[in-house]
Amino acid sequence: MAKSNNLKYELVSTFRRLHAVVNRCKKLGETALDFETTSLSPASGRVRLVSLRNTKTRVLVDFDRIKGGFGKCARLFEGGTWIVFYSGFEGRWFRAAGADPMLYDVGFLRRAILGGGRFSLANMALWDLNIEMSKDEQASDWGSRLTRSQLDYAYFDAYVTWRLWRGWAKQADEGHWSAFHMLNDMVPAVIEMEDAGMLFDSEQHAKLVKDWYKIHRQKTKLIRGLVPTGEVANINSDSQWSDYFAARLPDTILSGWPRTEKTGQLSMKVETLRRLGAHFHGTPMQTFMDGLADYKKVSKYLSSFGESLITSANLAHDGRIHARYNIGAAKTLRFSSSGPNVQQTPRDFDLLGKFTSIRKSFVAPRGMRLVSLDYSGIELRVLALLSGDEQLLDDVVNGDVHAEVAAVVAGAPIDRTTRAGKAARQSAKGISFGIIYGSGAMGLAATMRTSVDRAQGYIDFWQDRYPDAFRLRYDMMDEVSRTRRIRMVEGGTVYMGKKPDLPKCANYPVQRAALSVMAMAIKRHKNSLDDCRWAEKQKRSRMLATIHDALIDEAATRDAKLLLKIMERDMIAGYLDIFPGAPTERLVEGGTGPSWGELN
DNA sequence: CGAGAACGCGCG
DNA sequence: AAAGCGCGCGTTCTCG
Repeated sequence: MAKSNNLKYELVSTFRRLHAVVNRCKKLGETALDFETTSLSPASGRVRLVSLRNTKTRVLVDFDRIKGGFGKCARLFEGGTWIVFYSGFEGRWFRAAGADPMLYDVGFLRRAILGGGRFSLANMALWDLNIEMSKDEQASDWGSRLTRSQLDYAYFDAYVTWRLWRGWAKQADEGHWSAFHMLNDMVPAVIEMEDAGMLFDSEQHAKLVKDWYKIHRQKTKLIRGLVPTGEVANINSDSQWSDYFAARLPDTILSGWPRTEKTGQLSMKVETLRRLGAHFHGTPMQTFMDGLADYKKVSKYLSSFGESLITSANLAHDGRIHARYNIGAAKTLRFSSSGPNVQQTPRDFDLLGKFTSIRKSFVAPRGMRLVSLDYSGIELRVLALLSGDEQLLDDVVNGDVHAEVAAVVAGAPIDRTTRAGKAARQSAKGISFGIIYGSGAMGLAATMRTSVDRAQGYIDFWQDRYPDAFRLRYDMMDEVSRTRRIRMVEGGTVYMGKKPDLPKCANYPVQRAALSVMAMAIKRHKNSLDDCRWAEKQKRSRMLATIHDALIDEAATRDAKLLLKIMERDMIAGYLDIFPGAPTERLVEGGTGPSWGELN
């Protein structure tokens, strides 16, 4: 790329000049800002360079040449509004230096307008400005004498950030700004959660893992007793198992065996293995297919939730698992979690007759408790509110949607106390989820393992009882046809491409509304905790995690019950922020306890 | 050898 | 035209 005048900048190396520049930025309004640091964390490094860019400012500051460095200057930035990419990074450095300036994350503006995503500054530069950013200097040494190329590189980030901000701000309307602030305002809470992490009981967990290895060995032995490596070389290879079964089983079985989408192999899902294995009832083939299913199950837990979690905890030196919570990562702006993804931590389950709880390994420290609440049935509730469906709202708040639907499926009212009644209700949940996910009769029939006719009957009933809720999807389809976007409850939009897609049109507004409710709750709850701590009460209370419709905190044991009430208040208030005047009965449920697996 | 596709599966 | 949503991550396997 050709060097242009855009890339000329002033190198600032005195406090006096910095002071003047920052003051002018504050007067002008928003200014793009970017750090180059000597390490990734304030605990082990320092801020070397700050680049600044707005309509009138083109500056690169070298803090190694200013007495006291960044630490002495950080508070100068308070009172301004600074545009950054991934504000969690700059925010931590400012906070470590005792400063708390207003940071706006340009990525959030893009997400508010198009609908989520995870991307780097280089991605945005390429997609939105058609600029290729080199990464050559990214990992270079920012601690010693800097080359011209390093200085240019450092300034270029602020230049790109500024252009991106200008571009997106130009097309943002009032609703987009509301979605932007919804995301931006969650940053302090997310920093708190990521820095806190969750204490992990590695000793306790190691016992679980040991049990899993034992089962793993047993099942390997069983499988290898029947199928030696000469026939299937890799026991973990689904495609090799597919070949194995395809060569040995009769067409009557193979014709009914589901195939994978891209390659057409026999699908090796655990559920499929068990279902088809039942066709060989009482034979060695069933023993074998069940054994393979067991093997796959325990392999999953070993590879995803075994030693890797222990390693995560040990890696962090405080024995805690520090997951990341990626704000607005999903198209609907839901969070994602990574490194590890604690949002996918298994619920308690039965492993070959043995009760197993991975969540019990996530514990509160001595003298403390975990505090957690979740919004119950939030998606059906917000669907009712978004669509103004009085019947659905009444059933969700005062009745039992799943029981109503189950009664139709059964042809008579169900008894929730019997095993059959519970199963019927559980199955009916699938119908309502199908509706929320925009399923047609085909998809619902496949999921529920019933006929298309029956599935259509369920959908018809649902539409008949909840007509307004059912119509929402078609209103959204219309909107997409006209605008290629869906306007979400808090004002943001999701770009839907050229073709309206029914399942997405049915689901996105619901998923987004649930996120918006949680976003309000998270912001309120962080403020509540800051207030508590400021008042020297609940000094040890912290936010730890958000699992989509749930929050987890940690508090001293004597504070736990009070914190639970505060959390409840904040979550209800967050819901009312999005749906003023909506009914709040039975909105949240949860409790406190010594671990994530034991909350009462 | 590394990157990416495909598949499967954990969660809400 | 295609039709249950959204994620992250582990493993295998192919491709260059």
